Amino acid sequence: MDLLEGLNSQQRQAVTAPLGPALVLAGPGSGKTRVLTHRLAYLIQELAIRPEQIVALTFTNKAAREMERRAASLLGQQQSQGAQPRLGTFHAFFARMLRIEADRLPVSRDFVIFDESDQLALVRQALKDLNLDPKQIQPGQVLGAISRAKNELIAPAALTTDTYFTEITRRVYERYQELLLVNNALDFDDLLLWPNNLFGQDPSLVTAYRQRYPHLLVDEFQDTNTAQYLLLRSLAGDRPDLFVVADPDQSIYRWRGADYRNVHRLQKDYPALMTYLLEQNYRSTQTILDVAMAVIDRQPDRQRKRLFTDRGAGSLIQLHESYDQDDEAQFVVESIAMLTFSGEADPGDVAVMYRTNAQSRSLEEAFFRAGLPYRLVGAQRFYGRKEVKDLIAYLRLIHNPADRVSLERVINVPPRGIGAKSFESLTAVASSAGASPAELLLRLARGEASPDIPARTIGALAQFGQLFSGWLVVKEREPLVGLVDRVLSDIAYRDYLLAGTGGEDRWANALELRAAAEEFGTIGLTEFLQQVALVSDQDTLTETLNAPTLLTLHAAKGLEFPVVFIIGLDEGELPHYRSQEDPEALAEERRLFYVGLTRAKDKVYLLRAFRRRVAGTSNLCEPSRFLEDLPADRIEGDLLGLKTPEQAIYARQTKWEDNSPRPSVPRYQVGMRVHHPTFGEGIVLETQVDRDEVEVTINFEAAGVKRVAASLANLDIRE
DNA sequence: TTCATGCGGATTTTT
DNA sequence: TCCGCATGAA
Repeated sequence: MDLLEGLNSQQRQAVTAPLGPALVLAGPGSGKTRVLTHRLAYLIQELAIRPEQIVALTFTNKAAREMERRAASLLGQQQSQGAQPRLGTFHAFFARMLRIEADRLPVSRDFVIFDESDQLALVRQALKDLNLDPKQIQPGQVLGAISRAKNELIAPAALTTDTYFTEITRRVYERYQELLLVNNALDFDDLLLWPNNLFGQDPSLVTAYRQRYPHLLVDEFQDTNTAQYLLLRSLAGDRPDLFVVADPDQSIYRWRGADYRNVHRLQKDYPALMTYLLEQNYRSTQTILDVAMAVIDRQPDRQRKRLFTDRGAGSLIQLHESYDQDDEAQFVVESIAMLTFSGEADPGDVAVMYRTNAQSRSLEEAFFRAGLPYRLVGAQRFYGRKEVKDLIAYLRLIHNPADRVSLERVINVPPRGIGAKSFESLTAVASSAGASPAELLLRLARGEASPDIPARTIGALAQFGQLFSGWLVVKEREPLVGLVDRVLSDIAYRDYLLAGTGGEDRWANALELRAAAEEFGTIGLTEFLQQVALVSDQDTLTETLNAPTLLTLHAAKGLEFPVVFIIGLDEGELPHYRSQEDPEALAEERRLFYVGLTRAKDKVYLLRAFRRRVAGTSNLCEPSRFLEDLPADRIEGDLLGLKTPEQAIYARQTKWEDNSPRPSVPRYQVGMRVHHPTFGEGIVLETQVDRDEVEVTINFEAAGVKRVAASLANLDIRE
């Protein structure tokens, strides 16, 4: 069976497990996703199960894409014509289900999916409706609480209300749900909540889905939340064929309601569950694994794993302390330059990871200064940009005229004399007439009178209504791009954007969205908007560019790189200060660090800075507590002594601030053994950083003491 | 209604 | 630091 070729015996066992509930527990780099997709292929090719009876789900788009890629290459061409297994995220799968079962929902089939900013707008609206002051109650906080409740399938009425805040939350939650329906919208959490509700209401629906998809696979199972777990259990029933892959140590989405204890829950719910372990690591050197284990073993209440590899010890972990974040970024860029000059790594082999997106900034600047390219994952999301969101809001409004949030967003962009007050009277008159604001707009466009609206306002509204009714016609007749073009020209968007700051870029973004619409061809607006809502651009890694990748630790999960830099190993950064009071949150920060470490194949650089700008002001910061857990014999580098009473701070201050010039960046450390193409082997005596050149003084065995420019010399480091 | 200016405030991670 | 937001003037 060539399907099993190249798999070790543990992996084979898992792939060929008998039908029934199965759990694969594995560490990083052990081939989890590989095993999952092989299992998928095994079901189809060996057990002759019909592909369309199989569902494979994950939490993130990135994981879904990876699964798709692997499955496609395993199943090959012969499958591409016929029925396909359903692969994708929970959200995408159940959004589809909700469209199909829309007649059971309080929204129509055309419902739109509200993202976080839409959600916040609704919470603000709800607060207003309830006469609550959004300055005293943070909308974001309330939204978080609502979201948590929804992920636990708790209805507003069932919410415990023991404090003022929870009482407020309950009332806002109630109103918020109503507002969603008014807008004919669902939020992310609804995409899981409603399927659960539907299953609960109608057992025959559950049966139907069970029969339709008798074979379930789940990747990254430790990231499922309660809503997802319960959906899974509904689909699986009592005697499921359920194949689940998990690593509790890599659970990093607790804040989204993910609960790695679902692994225990699964064991309890399915006593027949077969458990398989994957213990061998194929990715990292033993040094990296040892360090990663040392970090994660500090976690209480977990089953220890012994990660091993046959890749050998490899090089030590590089630890470096910089003066500040700019220095840190500079060190990263210079180290990468050195790695590539020496031929040790390709630029594309390198990843730089950080806790928060904001940290990418100093890195980007450093790369820019050095004139080096980089790939940035996520950060300012394309679909999060204002001009793109505005354009999407137009499309959403045309698609779903009930969407008030979108209407409010676009009705005066570009400015057309319809301000907050006009909008208010529009909605007020509409609701007293029992119509939606959009309907009223259309009536005004047809010239209907409306005595409660000032004449001047009516003119502006009617004009917009005429545009709007035109779009509704275009929507029916033309492909998506046609509609986009029509909107763009009707609202003179180009002129509007170009008149503002950064207009060129923003117009370019608008055109990019247009291009995305064009790619969708004749497929409808519904799918396009759903795609836009559910697929972030976190996973749009341009594979073609051979340049270092900059990404958050979260975005790094599931990826691997020969060389990994983790920056910002400081208290407040990693662990993030928002996690400091809560032991569970702190535990997750530790896992995040663990995930970062285990992305590396060969080499890890850990960086911290003595001083860091937080919200404008520059603060001294403490080294991350995680650094204390690193085994000393696996580390090399120059941290200036950890434990920090004033003395240590003083020591650092004098080291960094009294000794100008700034600390040099020792890429070639004294005593290091290097190889030069013409001079042969030698020992580094000294390294010096000039403005844009690194000079290394080397005592060569054959040629004596020489001074060479690191960038030109093509030095090789010898162990 | 819009534009400008100032203020304060607040900072995670993703579907 | 920067951003969004509110407030005030044309």
